[in-house]
Amino acid sequence: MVTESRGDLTDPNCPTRVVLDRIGDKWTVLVVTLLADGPLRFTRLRTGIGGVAPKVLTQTLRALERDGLLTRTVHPEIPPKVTYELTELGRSLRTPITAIADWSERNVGRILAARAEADEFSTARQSR
Amino acid sequence: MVTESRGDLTDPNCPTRVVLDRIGDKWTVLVVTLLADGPLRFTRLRTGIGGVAPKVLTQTLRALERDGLLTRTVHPEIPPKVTYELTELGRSLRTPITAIADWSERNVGRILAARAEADEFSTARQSR
DNA sequence: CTGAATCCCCTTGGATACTG
DNA sequence: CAGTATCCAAGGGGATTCAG
Repeated sequence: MVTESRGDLTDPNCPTRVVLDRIGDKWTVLVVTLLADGPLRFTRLRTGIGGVAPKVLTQTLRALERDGLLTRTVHPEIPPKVTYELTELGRSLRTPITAIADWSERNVGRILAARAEADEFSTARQSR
Repeated sequence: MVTESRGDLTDPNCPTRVVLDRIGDKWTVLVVTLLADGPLRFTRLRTGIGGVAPKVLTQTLRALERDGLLTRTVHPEIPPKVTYELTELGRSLRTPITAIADWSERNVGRILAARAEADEFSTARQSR
């Protein structure tokens, strides 16, 4: 039995920590988003993302499968065909992802502006 | 001028990518949550988190400051006193964080269950 | 008290080549 | 087509020590 430690972000078993560790990596959100409209094949995901090493994509997909967020289906054909599809749980994950995306699109400008200003300032300081 | 590339998660400049890179790290969400109720001092954050190396906490705080999510105020006193406080932007970040936390608390059980089952299965395979 | 300075490790991610 | 097998680089994070 796993303690879920509701409000305690200090605990590494904190639910939010677990989920952030999952969606915080480089490709997970992208994969979930691509699969939102229906199942896709490995190569389709690969080209849809652009610039992912096959090893890394496999890692990402296996991790998502392990956590019950998608299913991997092998179709016994020649040539091989494998499709990935979000589970109900995986589809529900789009809700918080959308929340992040919404906030991001509205506020990323401010973040980038602040960042640019801070960088400019430190650069200015260095040059005098 | 920075292109924001609204819907294109493929682009590394994608807003969602930028924000995930920020909140996806180990301590940012925790810091923002701790600061939700008002400004805190360095040591208070440190003990409030538990087990963060000072270097890492400093890194996290500086990164948040750089992105305009919090302010760092040095009070000219002996002994030194420095307080960290969320900006308006930083406070607004709590919205998507809450969305993640809500989803997590409701569904982390399923994730952990799926994970445990998958691990058990692979263990069983190895032992035969 | 608030960090800066060092040193170190491990994980994540990538490039490339190969296979059933 | 859908991966696996290797090798490798970068950096995020940590432990510890020291300083203003």
